[in-house]
Amino acid sequence: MAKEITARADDYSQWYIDIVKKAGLADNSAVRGCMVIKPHGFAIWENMRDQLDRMFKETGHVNAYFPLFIPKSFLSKEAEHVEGFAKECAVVTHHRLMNDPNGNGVVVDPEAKLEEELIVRPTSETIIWNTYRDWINSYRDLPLLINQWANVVRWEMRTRLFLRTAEFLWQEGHTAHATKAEAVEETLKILDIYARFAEEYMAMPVLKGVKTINERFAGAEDTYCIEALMQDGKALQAGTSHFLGQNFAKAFEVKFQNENNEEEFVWATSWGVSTRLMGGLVMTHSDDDGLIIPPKLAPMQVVIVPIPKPNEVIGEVAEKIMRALRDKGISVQYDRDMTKRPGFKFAEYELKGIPVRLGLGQRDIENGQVEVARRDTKEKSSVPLDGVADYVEKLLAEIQQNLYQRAYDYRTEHTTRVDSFEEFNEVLDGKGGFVEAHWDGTTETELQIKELTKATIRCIPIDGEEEAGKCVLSGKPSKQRVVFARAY
RNA sequence: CGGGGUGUAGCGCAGCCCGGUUAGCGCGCGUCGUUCGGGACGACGAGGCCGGAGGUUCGAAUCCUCUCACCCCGACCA
Repeated sequence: MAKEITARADDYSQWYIDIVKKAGLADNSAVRGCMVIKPHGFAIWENMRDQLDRMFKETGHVNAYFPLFIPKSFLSKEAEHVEGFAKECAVVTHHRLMNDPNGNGVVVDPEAKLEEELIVRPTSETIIWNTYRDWINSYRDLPLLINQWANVVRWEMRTRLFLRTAEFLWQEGHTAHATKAEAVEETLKILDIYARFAEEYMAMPVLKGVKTINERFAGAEDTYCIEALMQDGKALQAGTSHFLGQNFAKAFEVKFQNENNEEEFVWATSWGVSTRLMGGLVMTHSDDDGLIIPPKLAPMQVVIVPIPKPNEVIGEVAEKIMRALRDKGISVQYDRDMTKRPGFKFAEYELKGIPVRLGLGQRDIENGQVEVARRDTKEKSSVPLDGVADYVEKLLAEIQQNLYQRAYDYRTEHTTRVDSFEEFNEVLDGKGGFVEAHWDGTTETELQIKELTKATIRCIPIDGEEEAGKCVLSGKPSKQRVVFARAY
């Protein structure tokens, strides 16, 4: 075996790193905390991006681009916002280098100090709202529904490929509305898009919920989220959508005139998902043999491996199959590599997560068949060459569905209702996963539970039923269960 | 940012305690041949300023100091 992957059961963290590196998704870089996203990983991200972008546009959003740098003074205009991000900002202080007078390469030119220091954006609310002030005058300018695809920098102490990097790629939507109701509606509409994207494309079931005061975005009135459950029983916040109230409008004096010629502050939302989703994708589906990519996001959905190696006869049949598949919009490649043996290729494509592999040899051609292997279950079957495109099309859909079902079943098995603190601990230390428990609604209790168990409130489920109960820690009355978990 | 660990060929490691000629092994890589339906085999070969910078010494992968990166555990976070 050329590329050993640590088994999940032995060391889950190492398994994750092995998958990311050996499947060619990303690598560490020369810069601390920053990663290189490699072609295979970037191709998956591009597919995610394209789908989300389409969904945003279908709901009336447009893309724009705002600067990477934010004047330091902007960040401090919204008190909670600056407090949330101040600890992890990269700051630009100078604009020029010079030759070191002592001959040690180049040094920062002390003469080139910036009048006002610039922050590398950790998020763009401030620069965007500073701009919106000029764009919004009348209710006729609203709503303003803008998204940007960008990189941001948050100077993290501890980083993990995709899950938490100092620089990451994301989209951030920033919308402005005339009424509170409309802004809240927008926040929830985006949450639905995120949930639909996660479930339909990533095959990753998610819980929709609201964050507690303690967990919400710095500067938001309410933070909604989608939460996913990874195979090791830990939760992953996969996307957030914030109702920002009038906080940024007030901080940046963004007002509009309503139909009655009265001045009002606008209502805001912001929302984002990042390359962190790549980490979620890996940890939702992959196994000890490598990556598993849901067909709807796979850069290559089908690969044809000639057995034992490419030749003219196999090549002709492969071409026919490829035409038939491409007619159906299925992406397919024929492996023309002469130097590697079939067994090696099989392992390699499994490692990379290609959903379907077709094995095509002399024997198959004589029998008018092709061997079809699916990555999710590793099952193989021979199917007639005639109907192979239809078969593969159905199979891809089935794989997509199966991956979702598998993840959904895992989550169901790892979601536990508990009514005592003993049970709470037992579940967390045992099978892990989501724990549904009553909570008295105070930050104090929430922090105490975190201190005692390392579990946080992932969300207060949006569609949760009302149910009278007692807080799992304090015993005080509670009206609804919330979802706890240890999280990434 | 605290505590622990690891840096030696593309990857995985040995050597380090107890300094001493050309620094080893497995996988991978190159050439040739035989192979080829689940990570082939043989022969030959290429590849290292031993993470970096200082220091100790006649001599440093090995000892000392500093630094950087990564991993694990905490605190912080998408």
